[in-house]
Amino acid sequence: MPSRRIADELRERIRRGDYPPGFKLPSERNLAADFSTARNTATAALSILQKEGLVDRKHGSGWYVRTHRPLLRLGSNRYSHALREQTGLSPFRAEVQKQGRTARVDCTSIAPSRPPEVVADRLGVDPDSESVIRRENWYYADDEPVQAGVTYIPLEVAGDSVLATSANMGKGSLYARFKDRGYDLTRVREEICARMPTPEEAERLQMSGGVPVLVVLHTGIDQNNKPFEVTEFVMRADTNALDYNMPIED
Amino acid sequence: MPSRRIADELRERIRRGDYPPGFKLPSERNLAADFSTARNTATAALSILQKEGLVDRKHGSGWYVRTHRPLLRLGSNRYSHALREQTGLSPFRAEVQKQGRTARVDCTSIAPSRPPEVVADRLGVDPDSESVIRRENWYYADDEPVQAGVTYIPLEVAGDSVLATSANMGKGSLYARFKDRGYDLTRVREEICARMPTPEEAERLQMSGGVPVLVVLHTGIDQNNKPFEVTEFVMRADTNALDYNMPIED
DNA sequence: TCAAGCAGCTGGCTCAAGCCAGATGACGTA
DNA sequence: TACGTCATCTGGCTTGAGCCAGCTGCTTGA
Repeated sequence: MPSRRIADELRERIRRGDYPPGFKLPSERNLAADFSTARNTATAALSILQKEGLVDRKHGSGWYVRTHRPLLRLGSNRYSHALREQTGLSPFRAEVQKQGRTARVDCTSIAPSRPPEVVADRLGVDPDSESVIRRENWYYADDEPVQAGVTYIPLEVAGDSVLATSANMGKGSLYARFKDRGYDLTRVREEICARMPTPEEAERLQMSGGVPVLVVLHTGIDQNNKPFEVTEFVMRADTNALDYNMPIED
Repeated sequence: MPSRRIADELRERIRRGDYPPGFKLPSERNLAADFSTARNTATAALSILQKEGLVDRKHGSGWYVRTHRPLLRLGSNRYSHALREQTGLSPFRAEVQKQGRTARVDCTSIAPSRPPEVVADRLGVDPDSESVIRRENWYYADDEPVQAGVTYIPLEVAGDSVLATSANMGKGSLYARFKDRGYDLTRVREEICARMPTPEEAERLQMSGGVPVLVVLHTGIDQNNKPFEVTEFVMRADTNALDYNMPIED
């Protein structure tokens, strides 16, 4: 199987470091000649490596060994009261700045909405009416999109506060506003899965082939053990990792 | 672009439910005829959908809409003392049985070993000598492999107990044995990322195309806030999800 | 000196044809 | 009835050809 042979050979060269991150691989036509196959076969070999997330293609330019970007590590401490009060920064901004990069968050829409099934279930609200405020956010590091987050807030929680009306959350950001309204973040539930991005996600997050997304369904729980907010994060897996540190409970 | 057109059309049929989960799609040759293209193009279209994780191929049989398997949800409570004492089952077994499936765990090797860099760092042991016991486990649900786990235990923690010698951990399983030796699991750190599987992982976990893996680097921390065990889990993302519920700490 | 333009690289995608290999079911034989 | 065989489905993979489109750097002319 020529394509496997080529892929195995190239994978080995990458593993050994002959082809370091960022390295430009021989062109498809040259590879084909080197291995005495058709160009299609060389392309197939490279596509195998792309599916494995080892290489990436640039139209008109060539194939490159994927560079391992520094991962953003979003930890459980991102909800810590201390962190929030010390820095005044949102957890995302804090993490990006720590890595010397420039953070940007775009709030692209705020509107009453019908919640998805799971969200309605987690919040205990009506899935069949516009029972929540939906806030959509896009997160950038150095103008590179790295994650999206859609927050759902029950109408009675948001009221007519900035939570329901404004992109600008003011000092202390989102959770400070919840606290203002009597909801103190006490616990979080985070349900995590991974999958390949939809075409829309891949486009909006500027993702290349062979990169999955991490999906985090986050539920914020207050001092009375009641959920008051759900956010679904969709994160590029090549630029995001999660880091939880938590006590064992009985 | 014919292949995109075919992919878009099929994706839409799947989304609408015309092609329900498990449905057998028209053969490549038939698709090509239906859309008046070459067979190659039909194959390309199906491959696009496979990368998105929507369909799957069976050699000699056909292309099928992927069925969404019930996810195993491995929660933060999997380390709970209560759970362990009530059921006497390992967290994995408990979860699988809850779903009415049959669990199996194979311990494929136990041996002294040099730890990988990250592991040595998390444990604070020497990365350049055989400073840990390495235990490799494979986890099955209904004889389908769903995850692998490699546990690293510092030599002085394992001693010559069953931790270093035996696949069979006895009642209460792994963490009961740690507790016997004075290490009481008090906190865990879990670092999570997602990526495409290596060819070896894909083969051993019997994974089909377009499915990523979740990688969890788990560190067990004792009553003195010292790490005593690290496990790297590699889990099929189509059969595993994580469900954490934790308090916010200051 | 500088910039416009073009040649010749690169991948993107398609075609038509062919042979191999796994799966499956009908059919005929024991 | 039970089982093996085989025709004929299915995907797996390769070939070699061709045309389009993005990128890059050299050349040439103002």
